[in-house]
Amino acid sequence: MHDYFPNERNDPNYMSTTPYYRRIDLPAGDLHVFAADDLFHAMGAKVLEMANNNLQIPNIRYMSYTPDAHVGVGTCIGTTAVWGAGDGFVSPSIVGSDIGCGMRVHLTNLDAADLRDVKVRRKLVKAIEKRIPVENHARGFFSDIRLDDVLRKGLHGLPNKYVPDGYTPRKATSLTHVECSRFRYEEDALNRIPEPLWHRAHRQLGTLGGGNHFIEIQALETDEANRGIAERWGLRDGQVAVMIHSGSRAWGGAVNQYSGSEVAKTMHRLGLGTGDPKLAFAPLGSDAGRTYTALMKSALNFAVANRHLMAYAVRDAFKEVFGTQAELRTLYDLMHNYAGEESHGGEELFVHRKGTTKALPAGHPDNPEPYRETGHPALIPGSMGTSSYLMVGAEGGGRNYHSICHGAGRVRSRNATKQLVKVDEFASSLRIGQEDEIVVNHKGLEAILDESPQAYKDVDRIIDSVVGAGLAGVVAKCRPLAAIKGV
DNA sequence: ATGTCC
Repeated sequence: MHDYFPNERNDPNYMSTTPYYRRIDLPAGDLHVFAADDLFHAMGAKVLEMANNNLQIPNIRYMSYTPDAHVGVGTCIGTTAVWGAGDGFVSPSIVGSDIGCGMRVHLTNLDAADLRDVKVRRKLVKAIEKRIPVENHARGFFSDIRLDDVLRKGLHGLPNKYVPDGYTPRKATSLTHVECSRFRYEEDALNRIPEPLWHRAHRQLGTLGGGNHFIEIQALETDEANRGIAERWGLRDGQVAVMIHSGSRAWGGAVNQYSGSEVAKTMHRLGLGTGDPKLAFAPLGSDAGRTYTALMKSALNFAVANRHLMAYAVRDAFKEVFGTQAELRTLYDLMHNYAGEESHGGEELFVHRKGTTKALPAGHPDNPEPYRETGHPALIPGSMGTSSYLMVGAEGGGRNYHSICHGAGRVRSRNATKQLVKVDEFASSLRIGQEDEIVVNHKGLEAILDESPQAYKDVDRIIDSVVGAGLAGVVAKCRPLAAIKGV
């Protein structure tokens, strides 16, 4: 693979059309990159090599990177890849290993001033920790819920007691804001997953998981560019919000394991392959493709229900600390690792998002009804100690199938970060020991050193690129006050 | 990401 970072003037294949967008003619097809120049050049040649392999999958219509793109297994995190629904392919590699990984945001009726005392933040973190296990082999507190119901019906499979605002599919309340509270699929595929994995997944309901997953208590800062939308969404400056970042836990892993071998067999039988043996894909209409797609959707149901259950536990923790008048209203739940059928420009397509977030603009018919006029919230996490963002799609996002970034994007590996970053540096970036410290549920930070902000790009610059490219706008910045992390 | 090698 030759160098794809040539001098722009010397290479006729290198096209730059705007400061935040370029189309790159790779040997296997076109790659669209939405990023400021320096962020693009920082991505590295491996990122483009991976795109070239992904573009070798037959019938691909479109592939792009967001500014937070970085190397992943088979496919970069930060990829949007589109096929036609009729002659399309599905790729477990372009969905990613943590199927249904995504974000959920709840709005409270509290103000940042209510959490100014560091002791209050500590009390809240402890109260959350008590209800949401984060340790290795963690077991959740929701054994009364049937896993089968969750996998088949998503949020609609939860008992009423876990839906505090009285949501039922017939009764429109705040939960109708939630993106795809139920994914439908060919349920026979569930039989592929062996019994022990069902038990494991059942035990994990209501647990956070490790890596970049987190629960954060944040203070909102609305952006003047979209203050009208902020008001319509019920946001106000200084308002305390809860952000949850988690995925489908071991269930998603089981889906990858048990449908992955069938996908590999299908590729072999059909003589399919690319430059990367780890890049897995199958025709949408093949048995393997259908099985994977069905099981993937079961994992999406698991992920959205799991985030919902954690929010239920957090709501309970808030009531313990702040009294029964404390509220946690659902703003939105939106994943950034998935694939599914979507209609764009009147065409039925199959869209993959791996570490990219859908952000529909105002008026788009696919917005849930309560967000039809404003566009739905696009939930973007920052790294530890840095702000997260509530975004809204812009009209111009249509040229990227309404996909934006999914966060800061890793800039160095977990191992490299542990070598490079010192615990003291991490602690000072969280202002540990100061009155305004970001309270974390770990006594020592060694266990989560690989999550220090030094491991990530600057999320503010990622957001600048997304806004600069005309894909989305900022509605509010979410400043962290406290964080719960797994290991 | 993941019961990260039952």
